[in-house]
Amino acid sequence: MPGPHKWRHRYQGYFSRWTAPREAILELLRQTSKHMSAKEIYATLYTIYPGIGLTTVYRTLDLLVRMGFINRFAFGDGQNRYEFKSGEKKGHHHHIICTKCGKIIDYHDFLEEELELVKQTEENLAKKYNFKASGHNIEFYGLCEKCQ
Amino acid sequence: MPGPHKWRHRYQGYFSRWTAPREAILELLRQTSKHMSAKEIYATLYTIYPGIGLTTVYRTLDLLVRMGFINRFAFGDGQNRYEFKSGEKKGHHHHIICTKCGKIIDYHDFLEEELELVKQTEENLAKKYNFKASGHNIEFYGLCEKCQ
DNA sequence: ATATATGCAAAGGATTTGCACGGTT
DNA sequence: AACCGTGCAAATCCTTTGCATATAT
Repeated sequence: MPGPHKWRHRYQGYFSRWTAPREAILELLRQTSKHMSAKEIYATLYTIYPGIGLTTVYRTLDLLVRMGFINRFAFGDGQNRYEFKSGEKKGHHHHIICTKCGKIIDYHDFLEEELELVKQTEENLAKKYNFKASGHNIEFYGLCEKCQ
Repeated sequence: MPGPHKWRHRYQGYFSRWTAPREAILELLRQTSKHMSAKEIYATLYTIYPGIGLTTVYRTLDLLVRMGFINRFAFGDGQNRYEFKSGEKKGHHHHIICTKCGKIIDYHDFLEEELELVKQTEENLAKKYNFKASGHNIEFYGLCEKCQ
């Protein structure tokens, strides 16, 4: 799957140059299954691309969030974590977070009912609160297999 | 509703003295409808109780979370926010967050279906991932009435 | 040539920690 | 007397900002 440079026109206003660091960060997030923090992304890229700056990572992450390529999450460990946002329906998932070891599991199962309800709730919220939902976050906290 | 001092024995191990700052912080959270940050709690209490320290607020909030009296949320504005956890079923709610102005709305409506599904999902997660859920977080992001 | 992106260093903001003091048990 | 809770100051961690340099268009 190509990056934004392939559809430049669609992303006008977000940036004017699709640079190496931007490509590297997006690619890393596209390929990893982890929920990486800015620091972790920086550390990973640094090994193959010394010279990259942490500031650029932060700025690029902001950019990618604004462009809708990635999601930002605050799982409560004091830093933001990022995740590639798949365009495919199958890619959508919710999270389970272990409150002991911090492990995050994506679950893709049982989502049909959940998404049906999400849709319904969004309509309800629109009616009652005149709130226009653009996204949702559903997560479960508890103890993972190992930590019980 | 009384504070922990009324059932001391139930809270052994959490603390040994139920002090004025602790009482004040819990009471404030019990009474407010806002989702206050540590700084906001500190600022509010400071007016009626000068001499209170921000450190104590942080430490007390940790304590109250551990005791299960309050919930901690990271809504993504860079600080944790806290909420009194009502024991009553009616008190349970989910959140809507405006991505523009940051306003947080509690909604108590439409929860029956949501909680039914939550229960079901928790069972599914237990079966499939051997994950023991102790809590959940459901929130919608979007634009509130004013910000559209 | 001009505007944009980058990296470094410094600043900012939230939270945690070290420590001495003061009040309870 | 021993312990626990508190407040202050300092330290820490994550993130943002200012600015000079480098790069793409």
